[in-house]
Amino acid sequence: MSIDLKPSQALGLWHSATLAQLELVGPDLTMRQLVILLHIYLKPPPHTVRGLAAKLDVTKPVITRALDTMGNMGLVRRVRDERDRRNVIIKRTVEGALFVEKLGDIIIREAASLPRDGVMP
Amino acid sequence: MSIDLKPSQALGLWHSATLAQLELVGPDLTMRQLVILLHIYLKPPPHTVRGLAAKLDVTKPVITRALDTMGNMGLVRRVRDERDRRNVIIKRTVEGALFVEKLGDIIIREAASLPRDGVMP
DNA sequence: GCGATTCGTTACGGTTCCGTATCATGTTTT
DNA sequence: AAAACATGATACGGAACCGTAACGAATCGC
Repeated sequence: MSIDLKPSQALGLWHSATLAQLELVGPDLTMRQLVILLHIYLKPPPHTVRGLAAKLDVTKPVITRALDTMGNMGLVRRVRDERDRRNVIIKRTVEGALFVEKLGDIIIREAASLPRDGVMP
Repeated sequence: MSIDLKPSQALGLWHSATLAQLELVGPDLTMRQLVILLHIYLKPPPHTVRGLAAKLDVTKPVITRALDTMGNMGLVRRVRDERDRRNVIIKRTVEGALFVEKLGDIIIREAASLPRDGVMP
């Protein structure tokens, strides 16, 4: 069964969860970079620069930069594809998995503490 | 009743809805700016620079810059408080309300099309 | 009235992002 | 082997963000 949200619930969740995530993420991860990170951790591998760029509809330098940034944070790891050495395979890391898990926890927590959608009496 | 999300649902929703929102928002609205916008439209007025900065735990220049950016986009409007002319009251706009409504629609749509949380059989 | 406070903005130096174009490297094609 | 193609990284100029610090304007307190 899919999830049925009311407008005030949807926006309320977005507001509170994004606010809470900012404490963890800091101001220096872009929305795009967050999407890239989630894609890497939610979608089945292998992930390449070109594949991510196509899937997320951004240019390749956007991916390269994101991998630089998130690589420095230890959230992802680059590995050359030995079968076609032009490719770079993006690997998950333990640290990254933990990070994504925390993001999920925040969303779940904020969703749970969401006030009932009120058509006010 | 509050909303109970499974980890894969929470993260899947975040991924797909953020990705879909990026088409509307563009890459040039920060996560912080989005939170500011939502706060203005979800929380009861009046909103001031100082109040937003305190509530969202950011410095005042962050608010000023966000208001510049979103003001240029027509999403919010600044009005001097005539009762204490040091204050700036941030007002909503029709365009901004429409914009926020679209964000909500995206979240609702993505939540509805979320695959059932599967403990795979 | 006059100093102290408060409010929002601006200025600064630094960092990162953006998109476009180019590049080096590797693979495929002929 | 040489030309064509594919992949990811880099270079570039421009724009926006960051936090800290200073600033002008308005109000409050004495």
